[in-house]
Amino acid sequence: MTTATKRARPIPAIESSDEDDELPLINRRVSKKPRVSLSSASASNSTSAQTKSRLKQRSSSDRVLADARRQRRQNGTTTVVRPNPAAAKGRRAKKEEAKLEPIPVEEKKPKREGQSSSSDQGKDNGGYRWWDEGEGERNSGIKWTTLLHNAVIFPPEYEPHGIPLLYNGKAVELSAESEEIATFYAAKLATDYVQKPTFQRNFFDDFRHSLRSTSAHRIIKKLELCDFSRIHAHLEKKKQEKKDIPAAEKKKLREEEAVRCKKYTVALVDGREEKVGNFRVEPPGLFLGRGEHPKMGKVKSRIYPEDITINVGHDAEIPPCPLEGHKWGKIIHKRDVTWLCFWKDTITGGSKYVWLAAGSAFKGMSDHAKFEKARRLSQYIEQIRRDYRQGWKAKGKEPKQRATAMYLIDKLALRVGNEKGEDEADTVGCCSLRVEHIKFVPPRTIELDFLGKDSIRYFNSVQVEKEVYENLKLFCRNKKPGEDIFHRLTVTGLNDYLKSLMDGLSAKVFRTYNASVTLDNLISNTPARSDLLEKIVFYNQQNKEVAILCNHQRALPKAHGSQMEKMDKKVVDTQQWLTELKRGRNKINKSKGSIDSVDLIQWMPEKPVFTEDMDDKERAAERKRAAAAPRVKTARVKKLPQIETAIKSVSERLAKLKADMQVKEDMKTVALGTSKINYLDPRITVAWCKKREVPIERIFAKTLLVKFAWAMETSEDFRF
DNA sequence: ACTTCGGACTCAGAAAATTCCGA
DNA sequence: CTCGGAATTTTCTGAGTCCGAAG
Repeated sequence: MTTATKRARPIPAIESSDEDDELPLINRRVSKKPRVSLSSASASNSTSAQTKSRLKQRSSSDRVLADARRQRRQNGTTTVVRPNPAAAKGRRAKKEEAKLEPIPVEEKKPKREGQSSSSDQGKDNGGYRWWDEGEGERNSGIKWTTLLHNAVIFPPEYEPHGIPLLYNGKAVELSAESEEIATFYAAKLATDYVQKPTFQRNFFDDFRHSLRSTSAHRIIKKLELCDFSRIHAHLEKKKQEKKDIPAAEKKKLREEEAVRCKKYTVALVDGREEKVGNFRVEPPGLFLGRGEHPKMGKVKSRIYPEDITINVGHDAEIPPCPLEGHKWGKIIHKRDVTWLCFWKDTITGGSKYVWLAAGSAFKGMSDHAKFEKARRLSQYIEQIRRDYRQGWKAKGKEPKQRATAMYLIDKLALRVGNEKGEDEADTVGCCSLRVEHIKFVPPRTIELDFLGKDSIRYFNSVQVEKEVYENLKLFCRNKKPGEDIFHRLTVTGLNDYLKSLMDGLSAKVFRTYNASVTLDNLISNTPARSDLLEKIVFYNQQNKEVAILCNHQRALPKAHGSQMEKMDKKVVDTQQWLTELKRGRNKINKSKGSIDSVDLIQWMPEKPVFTEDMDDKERAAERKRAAAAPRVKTARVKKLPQIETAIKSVSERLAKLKADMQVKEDMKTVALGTSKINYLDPRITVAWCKKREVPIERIFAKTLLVKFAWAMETSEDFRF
C-alpha cells in the first residue's frame, strides 16, 4: 500500500445520529417524567427560611454534597433498586445502601473560610483511599453508581470593541461575528502563525465566509490588504491594563472568580466528593495545530449548551444550564464511562470530554493499573525478546516485519504509529515509518529522522543488531521514499501478536515499562556520599535520561542564548577575581612577612543608578544599561586570612556557576515533566526518596503529590 | 475475515500563572 | 527586605493509542 492511498482515508462524518437507538439499553432511560428538582436553584425556592439561610452560609461544594444526600434519599424512596451484578457483591454497593440512611449530623462539614484549610489540601477525592480497598470490583466495566455534578462553565459572550479593521487603509464596518473573528487573528499577529500560508488561507476562507451577507463581503477580498494592527494595539492595551491592576485588586478579582467557579470544581461520584478537571468549555478562537497542520487558522467556533452531552446519574438532578435561553443537547446516564460532559470539536470532529481531575479515584486507579501492567511485563520481557529475535529470521514477511518493528519499539521506545488522515499533520510512529525516514550507515548503524507525535522531530543515530539492520534494508529495497517500511504490518496485527504473548499487552506498555525500569536502575546507583542538593540533581539527571529515551522535547527557551551569555560573563568575572586573589596571596607569601596586606583589583558590573522620578520602565532600562556597560575597577585592600577565605568561597561559587551553566545547557531542549507525569511509576521515586532521605516534595510538586497519593506509602524497598 | 469508524481514554508541549531566588 | 527575572508549576487543548462495533 502506498502512503498516498493510506493517507487518503475519508474524513469522518462530523454529525452523528441523535437517535436513542444508538445507545446501549441501560443508557436509554432518559426519563421524561418530571424530576423532583434537587438543585440549589430549586432549594432556594423553598419556603423554609431556615433552609435558605443555611444554604447561604454553605459553600457550593457543600451544597453539592447536600444534593447528593437528597439524591441518595430519593434513591431509597422513589427508585426501584436495579439489579447490578457487578456492584452488588462489591463493597461499593454496600456503601451505597449504607448511604441511604439519614446522614448523621457530624458528617456536616464546617464552613471553610477563604482559603481552604490545610486538612483538605492535597486531596482531589475527599480523602478516599481506594488503594486500601480490594481490587475486586475495579475492573468491572461499570465505573460508578451515582454521579452528580454541575457540568461546565462557559466563556463570556463576545463583546464588540468597535475598533475597525483597515482595508486598503480604510476602516471597514464589521458585524460582531466578523469582528470577533478578525480579533482572533489580530491576537496572533505577533506569532509566526500569521506567516504561514496555510494559516492565512484557512483563516481568510472562514473570515470571508462570516462576511458573506454583509457589505464588507464586497470590500474585503485579499488578506494582504487587511490591516489588523489597530485591533492588535487595542488588545495589547487591554493586556497592559489588566497587568496594571494593583495586586490587592487582582487578588480580589481572582477570589470572586473562584467563588463563581466553585460549584463546577467538584462532582459527587458514589457520594464521594471528587475534583473536576476541565470544567471550562474551550473558548472560540483560531485552531492552532502542531506542526504543519492542514487546518491551522480555521475558526474554532463557540460551543453552546446545545452542543454538549451531559452524563449524570439516572436519579441525579440534571445540572442547571448556566446560559439563559439555552438547554443541554443531550442527557445520558452512561455508567461504563468516567466522563461528565462531552462535545464534538468543530475543527477535527473529535470528541472533547470533561473528566475528573488527575487526583481522582478514576484517574488514580487507572494510573495504578497502567503501572501494574507494565510491571507484569517484566515477567514476560525476556521471553518476548527471545521471541522477536527469533522472528527476525522468519520466512513470512509479516512476522519478519513485526519482529523487526518490535525491536524498535522496545529498544528505541518508539510509539506504535497509527495511520493518519490527509487532514492531519504528517507525523509517524514505528508502523508508519517510511523509507525516507531511515538511512543506513554500514556496517550496522541506522539513522532515523522523522516527525513524531506533536510534530516533534525524532533524530537518532543508533547501532542495531546485524539482523535488524539487514531486515530494515531488505524492507526498504525497491521502494520509493514515500512508501512504508513495514508495508505488511498493521498496528492491529502487532498488538494482536502482543496480546498472544501477554494478556492486556499493547505497544504503548513498552514505553511505560522501559521508562520506569530505566529510572529504577539508574537511581539505584545514587552516589552514597551526596548531600541533598546533589541527590536531587542526580535524580533529575536520571529523569533526563528517560526523557531522552522517550524523546520528550521542548522548544529552546526564548531567552536561552542571552541568559547563557550573562552567565558566561559572570564566570569570566569570577574567574578573574579568583586569579587576582591568588596573585595577592602569592605576593604576601613571597614577602616573607614584610607585608600583611595587598591592593587587589576586582572588576565588577556597573551598579545601576536610580533616581526618585524613574518609573518601572526607566528603572528596567537603567538596570539593563548597567549590566551591559563595561566592567568597572574596584580596589580592595585585603589581608591574608581574608584572602584565604575569599579564595575558598569564590572557588566554590565559580564551580557552582559552571555546573549550573552546564545543567542549563544540557537541559535546554529536554522536557522532564512528561515522563514524570506519565511514564515513571511514582513508587520508584517514593521508595528512592525514603531510602535516600529526600523529601518527596522536592521531586513532586503539589499536584503530582495529589495525583500520586496512592503511591505515597510505598516501602523503601520497592523495585519496579 | 477484513477494513473502517467512533469512542474513550492517555499523553504532549506551549502558554499562562505562580513561586523562587539572588542582587 | 524588595524587586525583577528566572525557574517551576499549572492550565490548556491538541495529538496520540487502542478497542470494539459496524459495514
